[in-house]
This record gives sequence, structure tokens and C-alpha cells, in this order.
Amino acid sequence: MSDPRQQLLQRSRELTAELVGDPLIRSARMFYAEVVTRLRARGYPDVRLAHTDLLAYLDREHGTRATDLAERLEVTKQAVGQQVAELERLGWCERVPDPTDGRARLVRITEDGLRVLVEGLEVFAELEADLRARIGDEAFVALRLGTSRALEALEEMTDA
Amino acid sequence: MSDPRQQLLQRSRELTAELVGDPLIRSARMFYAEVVTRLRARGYPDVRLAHTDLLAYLDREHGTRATDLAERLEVTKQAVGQQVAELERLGWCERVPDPTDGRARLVRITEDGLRVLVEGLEVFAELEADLRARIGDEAFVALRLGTSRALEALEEMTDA
DNA sequence: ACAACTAGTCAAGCGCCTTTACCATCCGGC
DNA sequence: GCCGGATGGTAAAGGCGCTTGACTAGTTGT
Repeated sequence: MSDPRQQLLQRSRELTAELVGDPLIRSARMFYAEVVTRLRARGYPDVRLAHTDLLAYLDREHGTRATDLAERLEVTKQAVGQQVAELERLGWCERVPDPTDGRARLVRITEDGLRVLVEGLEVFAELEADLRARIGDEAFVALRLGTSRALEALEEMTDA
Repeated sequence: MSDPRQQLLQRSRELTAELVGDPLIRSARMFYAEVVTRLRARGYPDVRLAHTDLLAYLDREHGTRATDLAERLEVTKQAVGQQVAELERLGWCERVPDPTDGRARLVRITEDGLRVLVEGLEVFAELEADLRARIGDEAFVALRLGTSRALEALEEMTDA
């Protein structure tokens, strides 16, 4: 009974019960994957995960600086630069000089990009509707409430 | 008013409201990152995201085959092999021959690995307690209910 | 006008995964 | 028995999304 391995096993069993983080992480992963799958099925084979993030965060009217995007997405500006280059190659965004600052460029979504974005949002909404139909209004509302609150709290916790 | 760009913009605005997927994905991401951050702070600087997945899925008593791990984690067996090699290097798991099948090897968690796992689970539980304290019982229960139901539903939806 | 800062790029490399190709072992039908 | 196909696993190469470090070009404050 004093075998340390047995004690650790016992302790691990106790701790494994009732973890909310696990379903949170796994459902998020599946949700995301499903969005991309459906979007590809709708005729956008080039869509990748990182694109959706970036397109969604772009200011849809005036464009956004790479530095601002980097801050919002919490990645380096080099990472943004790489994704923007890829999106540009696909014709979904363009870089125009910032009239107010010669160093900067504004990343602007193109009409094609806007089309992809709208389609992506539709897929998102469709998947949510499917989910709601399956789990019921009560669970769906709980999901929305729980994740929103959790997000706020986690944001406070991490930048404190 | 028939400018297609304006129409797309308008449509994108309509769709952006009320998306539950967004907080789901973002809170999961933050949760995961915070677990790793805290675990590192507790003296395991080598911990990485992929490790936690793998260690958590290992059968803690008899070990698990790489193929089974691959299936559970939904990655290729090569990917599992790479992570196992890394965990082995860290002394957190070992590969022993499967007595019932000469081709197979069982990936077994070591005592050190078990210690890391237990600490990881503690961090998980601690973070959940912090979260619960912050968002309140009601939202926490909602989070648990919502994510569990969503996970079940998504699993049904994707393998159907 | 000049130092300090900021926007962005280039190059190299890492973490985690994939595809392709290959060996070693197991198993069912002849 | 044995042989062909399925299965467990490894090896090598490369893709994607990110990082760090070093750099250029333009801006701002004193």
C-alpha cells in the first residue's frame, strides 16, 4: 500500500473525475474542424484554419495593420505577415499603403475574401443551428452562457 | 445599393451576431494554454501541449499500443510514435514488448510520468476551481452541461 | 537634426502533424 | 505446415503555423 506507484495511480483516479476542461477543449476542437470540413465541401478547398481567424478579425471596411492584427490574434507580426501573404496569394486580401503612415500597410479584405468570409459565417451559423437542434435549447443556451463567461474570466485571469 | 461589396458587408454584419462557436473555441484555447503555463511554473519546463494529451490517454496500468493511441487521439500512428519518443526521452514513458503480440509494443507510463500526470491533473482541477469561483456556480454548471452535450452531439454528427 | 521608437520583412528553425515507403510479425485458407 | 494478406511499427521527408533574431525604412519627440 505504500508503493508510490499505487499511490500515484490512486491519486490520478481521484482527479480524473469531473473535469470540465476536457469536454471544453475537445468540443472546441471538433467544432473548428467541422467548420473547415463544411467550408471545403462548399467549394473552398484552399481554406485552412488560420485563414478564418485572420479574415474574421480584419476590419471589413478600411483594413487593418499587421501590427494590430498580431496584437488581436496574440501572435507575432511575422506570423501575421506569413498568413497575409498566403491570403494575398489566394486573392482574399490585399495590402495597400497606409495614407497616414509611410511605414505601415493596411491589410484589406477583397471582394472574393468577403465572399469566403460570408460563406464561412454561414457555415458557422448552420453548424450552430444543427447543434442547437440536436442538444436542445436549454443545453445550447447553457453552452453560450458558460463559454462566454469562461472566456471573460480566463481573459481577466491571464492578463492579470 | 446594388454594389456587391456593400451587400456582402451587410450580410457579414448580420451573420456575426450571436456566434457561440467563437467563445467556445477561444475559451478552450485559453484554458489549454493556461494549464501548460501553470504546469511549467510548477517546475516542469519541458511540458508541451501534445504531451498532456498522450499521457492522459495512456492506460495507466498495463500500457497502450501506439495504434490504439493513434485511434483515440485521431492522428496517425507515426505522430504517436514521435510523441512517444519524446516522452521516452524525458523519462515519462517506456516501451515494452507486448507479450501477446510480437509486432506490438506497449507504451507504459513510468513513475515519473505518473507524477507529471498527477500534477497536470491537479493544475487542471485548480484552474477549474479558480474559474468556478470567478464565474459562479450557475455559469460553471452551464459550462459543464453545455460542453458535454456539445461534445456528444459533435461526435455523433461527424462520424455519422 | 538626431536618437529612440515603430511598422514591417527576411531567414532560420521548432513543434506537431502528414504522406509515402518500408520491415516484421500474425493469422486464416488451402 | 505454408504462403499471402492484414496489422503493428519505424524511417524519411516535408507541410503548416508559429517563433526568435537580425535587419530596413519611416516616424516622432526633444
